[in-house]
Amino acid sequence: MRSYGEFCAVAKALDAIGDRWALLIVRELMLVGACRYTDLQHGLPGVATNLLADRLRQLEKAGVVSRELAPPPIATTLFRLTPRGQDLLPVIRELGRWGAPLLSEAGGDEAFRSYWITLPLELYYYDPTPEGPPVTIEVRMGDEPMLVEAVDGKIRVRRGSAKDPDAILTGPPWLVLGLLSRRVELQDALKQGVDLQGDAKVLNRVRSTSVPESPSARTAEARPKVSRTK
Amino acid sequence: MRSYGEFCAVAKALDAIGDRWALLIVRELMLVGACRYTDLQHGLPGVATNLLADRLRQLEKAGVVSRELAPPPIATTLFRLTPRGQDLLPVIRELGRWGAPLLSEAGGDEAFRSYWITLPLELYYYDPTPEGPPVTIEVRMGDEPMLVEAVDGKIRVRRGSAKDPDAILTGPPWLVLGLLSRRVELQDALKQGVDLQGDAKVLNRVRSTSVPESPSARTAEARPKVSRTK
DNA sequence: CGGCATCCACAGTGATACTG
DNA sequence: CAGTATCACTGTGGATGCCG
Repeated sequence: MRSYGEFCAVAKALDAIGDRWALLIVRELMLVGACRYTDLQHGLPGVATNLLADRLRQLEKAGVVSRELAPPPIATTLFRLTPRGQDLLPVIRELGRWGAPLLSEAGGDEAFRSYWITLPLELYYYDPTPEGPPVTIEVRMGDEPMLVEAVDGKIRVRRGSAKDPDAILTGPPWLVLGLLSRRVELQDALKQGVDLQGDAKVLNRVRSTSVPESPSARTAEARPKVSRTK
Repeated sequence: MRSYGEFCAVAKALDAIGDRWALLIVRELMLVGACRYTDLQHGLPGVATNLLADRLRQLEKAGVVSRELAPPPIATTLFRLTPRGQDLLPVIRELGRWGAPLLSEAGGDEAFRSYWITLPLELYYYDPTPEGPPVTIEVRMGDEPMLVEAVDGKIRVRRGSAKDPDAILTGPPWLVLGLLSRRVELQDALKQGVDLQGDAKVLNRVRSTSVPESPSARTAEARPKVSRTK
């Protein structure tokens, strides 16, 4: 992409990572860690292969992504974030926080990967009962089961399934997310197609730090501005 | 732009404000407040007028920008951020924080507006001597003078010039910024074309909360990750 | 199979000119 | 002042092919 040619930190950042797909590539590498090319293609449904190759080169030149040739047993190229790339976590976090209210509607035909819920759960959620025993919830939203654990006040998310989870939550992503964020009541969720097996009380071990409202539910009151005494 | 079609908060956010120029329009409205169309053009050097019109419509539809027809004495259309648009402040802040190290080099032919320094100064800087008397520094970097005030522990920035500032700082943007962030020593700055009149000690009233390093100066040590027990 | 490069149709971009 | 209109150009997305 053409540079904005502005001497401004925001413009410079956008020069580096403002291209289409660039920040989503960063998201993937943040969530999955080291990735093969095809792993990235799987996590970025719809990306054209030439574009992915282009962006990876670009991000490499910008010092955000590094490329390494894995040793013999794997024998493939691995892409991973550099430290400078890891520094993009706050950007991803705030973008995700701002975008979260846009997920309140069904999402029907949109692409979804179960591990994407790692982002909101680990960034904005916590366990309000840190003194309680660790609990494990298996979440099934389609492509692969995920394990959500509440332990020591934190929420951890892993891929895989447990042999004996405290609860199993099955349903479409938007309902599961709505339930965990308490935008949707349990009864309503059950009516709309969520299935919950096991102990329903463990859901109380998952709390959001910032309850995202629907974007239209915002009032027009005055809010803090950066500047300008106008 | 085409939607990414992903059920992911980051992707949804980028669907709304990931287009070229969109976030820079938000930056302008955050810094300047209500803007006329031509004010935006002035603050976004190089934007094509049809693109600006397109983006404003888009941002309006996304609930980020509102358009109002100012009453008779002004009789023009004013654009301003909605509350939902103001919520983008953390995104702008983190993008700017990440991009700040990219400003360490000269910047020569790049466009610059003096009021852009409001962003870093008010977001990442503070007055380390809140009990001290208020001080005012007039900063001249080209197009218009700015007033930087340290008072009550905070840095405030306004347009305009003072009749009796404690100091006057004149020079190219990258050197002035380097000086204020302490990436550049006063002596070096003076040698490279900065002029400082008045009391040099007032510069100690401006401190950065996060000292941005040069991006290449980063080590390759391990850093916190979002996730993945790998 | 993994990691691209090439080709093509088309949507988005940028410069300029023009208008109510 | 706040755009719209036009047009050359570039970036994007989809398909396919290549090569170790």
